[in-house]
Amino acid sequence: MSSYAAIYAIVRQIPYGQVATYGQVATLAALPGQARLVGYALYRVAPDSDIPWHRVVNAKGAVSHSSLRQGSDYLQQALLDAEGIVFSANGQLDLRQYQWQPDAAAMIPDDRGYSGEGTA
DNA sequence: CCGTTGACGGCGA
DNA sequence: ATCGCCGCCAACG
Repeated sequence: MSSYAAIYAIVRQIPYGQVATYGQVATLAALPGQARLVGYALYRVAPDSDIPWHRVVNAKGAVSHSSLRQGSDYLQQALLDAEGIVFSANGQLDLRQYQWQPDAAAMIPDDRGYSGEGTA
């Protein structure tokens, strides 16, 4: 079982309308601290893959753009927007609101109390 | 086989 | 709070 297989398995589990950070995926894939590998793995993912690669964003809650991808960041953001995820003016999204929370159902349904744009 | 790069993340200044 | 550097592992040349 390659490390990448574990990464893909995790990404495939990200539910519609939610996102996960590279570090989060790495941790869930039993690869704590290997966020870079997650990004590298997703880079190798084929467009026709069933892996929702667009649901993975960086720790800042923004879509990482690369010269290599050249605009795929725009596509990613569009796909997320199509899932109901709204981006801020600076191109970031609220991780507090959209970040995937595995086992959230098993956790105590604590109120998110989110009201307002926070800081700017 | 060795050196460099890279869809990131955390810490220091 | 923002900018910059180092470190993790795998793939490419």
